Amino acid sequence: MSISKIEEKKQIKRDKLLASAYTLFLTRGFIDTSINDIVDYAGVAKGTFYLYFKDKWDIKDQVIIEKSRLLIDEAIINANNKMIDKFDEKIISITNYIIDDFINNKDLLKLINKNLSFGLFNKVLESEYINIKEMFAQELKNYNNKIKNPEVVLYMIIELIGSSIYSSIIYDIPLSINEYKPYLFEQIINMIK
Amino acid sequence: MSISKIEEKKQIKRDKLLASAYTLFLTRGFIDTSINDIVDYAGVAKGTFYLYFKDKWDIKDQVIIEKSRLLIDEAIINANNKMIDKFDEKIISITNYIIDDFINNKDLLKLINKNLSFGLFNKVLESEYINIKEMFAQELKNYNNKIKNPEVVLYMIIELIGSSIYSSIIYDIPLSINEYKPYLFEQIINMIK
Amino acid sequence: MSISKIEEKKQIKRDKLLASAYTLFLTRGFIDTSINDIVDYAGVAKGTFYLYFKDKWDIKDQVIIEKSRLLIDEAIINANNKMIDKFDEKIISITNYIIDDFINNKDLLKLINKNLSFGLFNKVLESEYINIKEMFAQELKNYNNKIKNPEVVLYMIIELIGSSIYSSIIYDIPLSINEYKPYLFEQIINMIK
Amino acid sequence: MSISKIEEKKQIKRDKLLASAYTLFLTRGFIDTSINDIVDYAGVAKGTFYLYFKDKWDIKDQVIIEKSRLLIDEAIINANNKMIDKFDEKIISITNYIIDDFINNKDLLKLINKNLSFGLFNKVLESEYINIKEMFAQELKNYNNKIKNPEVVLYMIIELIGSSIYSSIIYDIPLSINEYKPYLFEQIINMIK
DNA sequence: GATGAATGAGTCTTCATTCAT
DNA sequence: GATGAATGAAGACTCATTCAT
Repeated sequence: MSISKIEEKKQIKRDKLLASAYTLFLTRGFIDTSINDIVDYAGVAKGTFYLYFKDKWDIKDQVIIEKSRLLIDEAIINANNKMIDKFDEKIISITNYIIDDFINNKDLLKLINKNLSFGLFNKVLESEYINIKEMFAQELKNYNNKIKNPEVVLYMIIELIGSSIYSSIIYDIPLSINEYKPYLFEQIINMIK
Repeated sequence: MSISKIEEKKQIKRDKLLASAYTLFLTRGFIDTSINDIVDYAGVAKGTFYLYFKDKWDIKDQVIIEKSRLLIDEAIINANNKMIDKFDEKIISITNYIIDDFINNKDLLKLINKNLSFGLFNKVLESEYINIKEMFAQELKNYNNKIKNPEVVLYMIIELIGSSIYSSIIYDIPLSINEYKPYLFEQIINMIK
Repeated sequence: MSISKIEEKKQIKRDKLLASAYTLFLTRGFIDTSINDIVDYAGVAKGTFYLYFKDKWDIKDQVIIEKSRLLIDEAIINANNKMIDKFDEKIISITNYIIDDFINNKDLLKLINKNLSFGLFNKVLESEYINIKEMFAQELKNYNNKIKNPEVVLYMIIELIGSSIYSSIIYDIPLSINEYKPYLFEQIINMIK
Repeated sequence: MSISKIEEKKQIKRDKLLASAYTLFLTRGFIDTSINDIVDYAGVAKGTFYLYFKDKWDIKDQVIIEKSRLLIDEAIINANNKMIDKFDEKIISITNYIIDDFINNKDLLKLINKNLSFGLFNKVLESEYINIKEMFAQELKNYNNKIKNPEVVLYMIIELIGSSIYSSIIYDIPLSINEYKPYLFEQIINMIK
């Protein structure tokens, strides 16, 4: 077997484990998923897990990074495809895309919400293909050059979205997500003005 | 011993366990604190724990509710004592008080940040002595009667504070807490205008 | 309060505990009933239990003795009331009465079957009002004076009934109880011939 | 190590646990034997127990099935070796063999007596090498073709033996086992006539 | 006699991790 | 690289019993 074939086989095992962990974390939750469950579901031996991941927390981080990046990339690509030029509209479009995705996948929202630490989130933003922070800073400058610190603005936007949509989507608190959206969007626009 | 004496003794036992759990959760973290640790530290028998609490999660919730209420009440009382009349200044004062408390007690911040669910937080706001939500709504109305939905505004303020000060205090991200404060306060003022 | 009144009150407490234990043993089973359950159900304090019974096994024995005696006494009285004169018919009548009772109260059958040790059973036969062993020996002698050892015959009859009706009533093994009865009765008649 | 070697090793571990449980159940009784005791005595780790058995009840059932089968098989083989041709004599021989074994191993008798439920007993009769029920039915037919329901007869014989020898061997009630044997054998002969 | 808070030994069970094959 | 049997520390929880009131 050629070296690349072996590498490929390894990648397949790793992906199997990631996919297995993803499914189980969503359906049973992180705490109630054991490494045993993950390897059983993936159809590999228990020892194999430790060839690819350090422990349960390690694979959880990998799962979240992968899924979050995917989601954000999709949201950006979608905005680009729609040829939205104005920065404020673009931000709202991206936010809206992400919210709608979470509405349809509440388990993912729960998983991310409970486990997305800061260090992790920065890794997410350092996506392979798009440097989100830089892009945001650049576009915000073009849109409103009075803003001194675009990083802080991005940070506050992300925090406000990240923390407030959770209970809106899951508990309809303070309002249902569709009622809440206008308030949220208004506030975001406010932040970049 | 009279009944009230017995009740008093029971209360003392309960408080001992709460204080013990509080200390250990802050120093070792929730996961690494066992019920064994809690009862040892409190100097009571293991069975006694189950007389007062259902399990580790139960006592954690009680600890967080108690400490959070205490902190918010203190912040409000402090603002009242300083005879701050203007609503916007009062809000900033309260926020500032809470932030300063967390700066000095980062372990509490970590504990609360990781564990303050929404259901729990609502219990905190239903403090025995002060109905925070109503008070806020009333004062906001007097301050700015154009705002339609004071509850949503309170919610957004709490979410923005709650989620963003954590990484600022703990990681200096996006800025150190003292550098971040002006941005945060400006945004809060913005929200009630 | 007069002494007899006090005695009466004590008896009431004891009876409450017995009745409570009886109900719980039948519904939840012996192992899954704790002393806590018994005193809660009886509405008395935990310490009170130990004023009347040594432990869970003690009260279980008392429950079984009481209920078994009651059942046997009823069966005998019923046979007497029906003026059955022939000894073999009387034995069958009594057996039949007991079986029918168990058919209607399978939980009691289960409890007794699992817990009726020999020592216990002898206490049951020494009922306050009727000395069953003596009575049986006397009547068997009149019926068939060739039998040397009536005690052994009684013993074998009781063992055969006691062990075989259980699985017939509960599992229909080897036959349903109504199909099994003729075989059983035939065998009993055989034993006293 | 080849697969069969591994399987063999697993079998040895299982057997160790079974033997350990057997010894401890006999000497201390089932209730007073903890899983801790079993694994300590077997010299394996606690987790290993759960690799082979669900819980204490599971291993108890396995122990009883194994030992009962062994005993019955031995009794039958012994009868066959002695070239006993007449069916009635064969039954008595088998019964006698089993009784004598129990006389020498009263702890086993106690264990089996307390725990041999019906479901379990049927598993015992479905021994790997000898189908006891069929064999009995066949031989009984040859011996006495007037009997309609050989299964019921076998059932009654087993029940009578199983329940009555216990108190005879353990308590000499109603007679010592040697005095009781003639009565019992007579009755068994009666049942197949 | 009655109470019920307090006890703490004892038990089961899980599960991450290792390592010989 | 892959396997999965074995490990054993760690933890949650129960419950019979006591005893001060």
